[in-house]
Amino acid sequence: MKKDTSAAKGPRASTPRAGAARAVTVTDIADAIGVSRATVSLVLRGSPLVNVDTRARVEAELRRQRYVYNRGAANLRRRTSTSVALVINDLSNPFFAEFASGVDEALGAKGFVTLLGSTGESPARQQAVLTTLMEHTPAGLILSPAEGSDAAEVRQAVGYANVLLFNRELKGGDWDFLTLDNQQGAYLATRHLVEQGHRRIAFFGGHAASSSCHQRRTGYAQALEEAGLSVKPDWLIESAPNRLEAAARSGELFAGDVPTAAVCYNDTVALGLMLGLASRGVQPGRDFAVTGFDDISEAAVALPPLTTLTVNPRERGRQAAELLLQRLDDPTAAPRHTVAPVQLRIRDSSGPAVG
Amino acid sequence: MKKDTSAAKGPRASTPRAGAARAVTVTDIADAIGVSRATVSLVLRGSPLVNVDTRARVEAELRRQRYVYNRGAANLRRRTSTSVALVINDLSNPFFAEFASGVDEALGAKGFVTLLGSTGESPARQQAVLTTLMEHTPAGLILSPAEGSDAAEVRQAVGYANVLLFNRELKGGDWDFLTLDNQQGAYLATRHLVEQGHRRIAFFGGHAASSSCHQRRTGYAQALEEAGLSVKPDWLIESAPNRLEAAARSGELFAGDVPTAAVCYNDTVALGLMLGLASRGVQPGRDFAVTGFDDISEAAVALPPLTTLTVNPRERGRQAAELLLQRLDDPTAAPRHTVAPVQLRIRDSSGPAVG
DNA sequence: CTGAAAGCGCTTACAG
DNA sequence: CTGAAAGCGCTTACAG
Repeated sequence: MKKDTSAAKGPRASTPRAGAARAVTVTDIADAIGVSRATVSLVLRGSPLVNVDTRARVEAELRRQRYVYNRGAANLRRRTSTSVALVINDLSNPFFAEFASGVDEALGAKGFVTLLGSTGESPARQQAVLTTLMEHTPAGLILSPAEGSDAAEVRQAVGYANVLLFNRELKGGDWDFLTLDNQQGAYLATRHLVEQGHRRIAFFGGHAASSSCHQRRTGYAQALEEAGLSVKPDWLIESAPNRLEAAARSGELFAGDVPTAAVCYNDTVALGLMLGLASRGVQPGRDFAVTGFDDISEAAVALPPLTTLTVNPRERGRQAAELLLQRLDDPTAAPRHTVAPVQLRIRDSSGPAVG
Repeated sequence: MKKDTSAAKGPRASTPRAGAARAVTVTDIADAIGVSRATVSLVLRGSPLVNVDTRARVEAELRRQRYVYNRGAANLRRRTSTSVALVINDLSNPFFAEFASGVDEALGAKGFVTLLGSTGESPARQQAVLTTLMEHTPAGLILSPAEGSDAAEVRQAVGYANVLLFNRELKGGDWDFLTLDNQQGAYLATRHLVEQGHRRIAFFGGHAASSSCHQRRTGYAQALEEAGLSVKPDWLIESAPNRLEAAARSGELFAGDVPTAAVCYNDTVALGLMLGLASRGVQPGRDFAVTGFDDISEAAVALPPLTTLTVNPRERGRQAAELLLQRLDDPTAAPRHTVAPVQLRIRDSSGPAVG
């Protein structure tokens, strides 16, 4: 795809409201009370240099004329930025919505504004969104990459901007990265099932090629090994992370050596599996134990309620914002990987082994 | 609260990445190939005035130097804006997250960037967020107001900006407004229950003082009247829109003249009611019919699945963006109220009347 | 303590 | 078709 350098085609711009008065500027304030624009600017920026009396007069005039600061102009002159771009692969997923909300909260507390972009898991849209957002000169970028993102393409769009990746790593990018502790999470879930007396435990769902699935399987294998159990290839079952396919593939658990429990890739898969189990007369939580990952809101109200791993996406959002701000303070530091803790939340779906 | 006119205290700004090269500008391009900045600008803006050959040379140089357009500077000079502020009362609510995602999608398609602000239902935070966002000179604002917002305060923060309100009206504001068809939705749900043979139908949940609850009760009353049934005060039961309180108040349905069905204020309330019913041995969908409002994702997987009203929040987001853009094109037009359609989605919770 | 001047990166009449 | 000049709203040395 040829890079589009034309600024004319895409964006529509909007002129100021027709009827509305022209915005009031520092010049208006300065002229009104007979000081220079410099003085007004110093007052705006809270400089101690200006006479307390002059300051009072300026402040009164600012209020009188309902002055609103043009941060864009100030940023241009100062060569600074007070915005951060936040690009999310799927904002309609409650997990990422919570995350975004945490990012915005933490950023706002520091006086930054969030430039939002959502990509709907499309690398092409992501490319377009990144390009547009970069034209607004954000101080940095928090990116939860769309599935199938290419590091080189992203680099092309973001240049040398300060970037923090969330959730999906893009190797070769050399960017900061915040991820959940996938391995530990799956380890905790598996160990819990072992403690419930299960010995025949499958890992169900996810694509083995994805890094998060790989990490979760590693944690699963680790817990089995610690318990003196071995990983059976028959018990590694792949499935796209949606309910329908998970339900459809649940039969594969009963093809050979039948397990008594399954650690699922995530909650959606676990919910689908529970559906599949129920449809063949196997009652989840009683006849077969199931665990998930994410603690989506449906997990608590499923029947039975789903044992899963809580990741606190809002807190992850705040953390992502913090990490990016640290990066802004020290742009030359080596890229950092941060692993966020996860917590096992035990509910009824992981009942004890029977029989 | 005194208005803070100081620009210094709050925001931290960020200087460009230390190690990184200074951003390349039109001047760099112009100098490199010996044309004026004006010519480069004309190329960038796609002007037909420039010689095809000159254009080619400029474009090649833009690519070579990896030029990125500074839209902020251009907007300053042209006195235009390519951003829209989106302020959401509760981004962690999937309904609003979907809405935001629809807004961003539609805005992005028109070349606008979304300035996000989330207020967590706090009018005070909303005030701060609005003030900050306005300093970034958005072309307009889409606001889903926090509960308890005051029109005068909002006006104070947004001045004469182009505003579209979503979901909650702020009377006295004189702004465009997009709302769901609450009345029609409740009407459809109630009529459906009547068609199922119910004659004793309660309206359960919500605060009577809220406009959305009032509108839904009106639709409910309308359907009853059409069916020759009357509204009984005993059957108007208030409850905060959360599951816990709804479950707790479900007993009130059985205090006097016991109904056989309830139109609920929303899905959350309906889910809580179903819990309350089950706990007293009344099976929802069989012994007692229930309907909700919103079609949150849990509605489809509840037991029994919940009959409700689909509002398609993503489509509402797109619509909100469209409406705001229309407003930008004609800032002096009279304020418009737009009512978005809702659709009845029949599931098992609204079973036929028995006995 | 205050003002005049230059400049951030861009655009737009206006000449030529 | 191209360039010189002015200017968007702000800030920052530099004089005084």
